[in-house]
Amino acid sequence: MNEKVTIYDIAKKLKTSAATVSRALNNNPNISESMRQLVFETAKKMNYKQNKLALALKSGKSNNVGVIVPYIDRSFFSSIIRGIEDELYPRGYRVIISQTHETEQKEIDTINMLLNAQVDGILMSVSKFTATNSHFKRVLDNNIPLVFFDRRYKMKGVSSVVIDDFQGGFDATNHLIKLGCKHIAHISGDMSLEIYRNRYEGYKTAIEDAGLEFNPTYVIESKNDIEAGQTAVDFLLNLETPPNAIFSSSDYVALGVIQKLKERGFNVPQDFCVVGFSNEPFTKFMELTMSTVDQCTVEMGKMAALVFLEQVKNSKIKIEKKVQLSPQLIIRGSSSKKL
Amino acid sequence: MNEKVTIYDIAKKLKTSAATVSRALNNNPNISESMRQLVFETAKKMNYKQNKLALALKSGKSNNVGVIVPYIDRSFFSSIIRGIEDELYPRGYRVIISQTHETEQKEIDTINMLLNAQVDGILMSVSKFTATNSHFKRVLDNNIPLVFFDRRYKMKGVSSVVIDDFQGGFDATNHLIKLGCKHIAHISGDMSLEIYRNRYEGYKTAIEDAGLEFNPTYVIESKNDIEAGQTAVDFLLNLETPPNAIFSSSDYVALGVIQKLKERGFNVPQDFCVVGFSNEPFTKFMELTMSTVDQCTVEMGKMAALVFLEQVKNSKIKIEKKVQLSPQLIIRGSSSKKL
DNA sequence: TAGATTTGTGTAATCGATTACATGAATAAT
DNA sequence: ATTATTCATGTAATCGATTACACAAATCTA
Repeated sequence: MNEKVTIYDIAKKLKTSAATVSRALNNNPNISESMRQLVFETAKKMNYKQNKLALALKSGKSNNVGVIVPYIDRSFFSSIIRGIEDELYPRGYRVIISQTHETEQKEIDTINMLLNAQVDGILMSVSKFTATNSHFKRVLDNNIPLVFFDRRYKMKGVSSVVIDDFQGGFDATNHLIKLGCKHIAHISGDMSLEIYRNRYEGYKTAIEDAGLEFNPTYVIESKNDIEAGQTAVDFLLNLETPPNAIFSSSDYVALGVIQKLKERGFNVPQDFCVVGFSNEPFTKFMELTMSTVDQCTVEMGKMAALVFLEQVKNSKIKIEKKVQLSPQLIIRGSSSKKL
Repeated sequence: MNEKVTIYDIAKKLKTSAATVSRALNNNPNISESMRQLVFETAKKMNYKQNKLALALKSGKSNNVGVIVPYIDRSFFSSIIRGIEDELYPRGYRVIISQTHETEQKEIDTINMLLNAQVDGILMSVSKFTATNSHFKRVLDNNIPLVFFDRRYKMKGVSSVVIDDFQGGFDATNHLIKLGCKHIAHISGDMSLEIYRNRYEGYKTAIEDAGLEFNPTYVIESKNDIEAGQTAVDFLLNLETPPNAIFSSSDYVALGVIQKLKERGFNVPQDFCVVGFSNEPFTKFMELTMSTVDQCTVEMGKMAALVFLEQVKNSKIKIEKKVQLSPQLIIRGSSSKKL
């Protein structure tokens, strides 16, 4: 029960050759029906399992794809991975996961390891601190499809799947405008990141499109945590004309915002409306549920997988696909004002 | 830049043999220093990457481990995976992820695929609906280390890492007792699962140890969602002697409990204390933060990885390790009563 | 200086599956 | 009856790296 059974073992038992066994198992047409059946039965009896490594070495296809994210245990990324795995598993691909911990060095190491492991493709979200792109080029030089999701590095030959952050920012802000809020502030994340810039642009455009005045002091760039939200509120409420609504690029910041507003006696959403971004799981479990923008993460993962598959299918053609998914504004308690 | 460089290419360029190149690259002692350096330089110049598939086929070690969970995007599992990956990546292992979607069939398929892929080990949490174990036996027959985490299937030869659910249940209940609660109810999950039975036993033991009366009508078996918590509260409050504290085996249920209690005018934690289980992320973001039992998931993942590594190291000896981690009671708002 | 030992390198087998090519037997065509 | 064709199967190369074994040259020993 212990040693591994190969086609040679089957061949020996049947006094035939490994080639015949291989052909029989692969339903090759020029093999006699009797032999085919015999081989199948014997294979099952001997508990034969095809060695995918040998196959991979021979064919050059490992049927493994690498997925690289900053951290697996962030709900955003784990949902994307779920989408990827759901899509690729039924097609015979296995998904190799690695985390960069947001460092460029680990990203580089990981890509090297995956290339050594002969993966058939790499789907990834770029680390926040990645400044170079030679490791990405190396992937392309090896003719391995590379697909970025969410965070991308702009370069030729790479497909990407992102959400339309501009639209997300626009929709969220527009929703606040429709509620009658005239003074809408925005708390952004690190503006050196594309995603935050785009959300900000969406916010700004919505303000201007509505004929409201765009006020630069209403725009705060901050870290992505609860404290940052609290600090921001303290700052904003001290302005000559304090805002009466906030669109935050982060749910965590928005949570801090709501906490501080309550602390300072505001009634959310009657006096002050808040919309976050990301649809973190906790937002729907809060006592006052939070309005936010859903990034359809599972969809994003599935789409990334599909783009990869398409690239595999047409490996001759260089495809450079840019997919932009529409985010979904989710209106909940923190902005459900009765008009 | 396109074709892959092998040791044969290097050998040809240097007019030597592949064996020499291989030895040089592996720092084999009986190779001249000059040749070693020459090979290293040439390899770097030609951008040589070792083909791990060939190595894996030759050595029988793929350096891949399979990790199987019901769903990746549950925070509980993604944290465990994070722990596993953090531990195994630096040691050169890659982690292949698969989801069972809680079905036995996918679990069986996945195990077969992983065995075909020649993984060096399988770390998994058993699907809720798994009733047979022949697929696990197949893993052991192949001499592949198998480690269960959280949910295990009791069988010989398999190591497991679980948390001490009994202690978790005991600690949570005991904490409520210390707060002076005399009528403590328990909402359990599906009692056919070991983990829920153990939490229940911990609860019961704590009650009895404290000399309180164990009341079977205070024990409710329910689904793991918010509604179930609400329903349970309605039931419990209609009892002749309603409880004044609840230990729930699920944070989601506990959330429903707290919502319903507030709705019915109770002041948590002054009138009624609640403790959940799992330390789901949302529990610390609630307005009234929730007391719960942390399952040290990252630790569990790391421990599972270490058990695997130990098994690899002593592959001759059959180890059957049962690791039980201590859960951590986290006291927050929902049971922070001033005494 | 002859023999023993060390050192560095090459040859070829191996891991397991696939497949181009060859071959012998059976069958069809003329 | 003889040649042509089809069919089923075997032989051997291949994928890329490792390694036991062999062997020549260099060095050491007595």
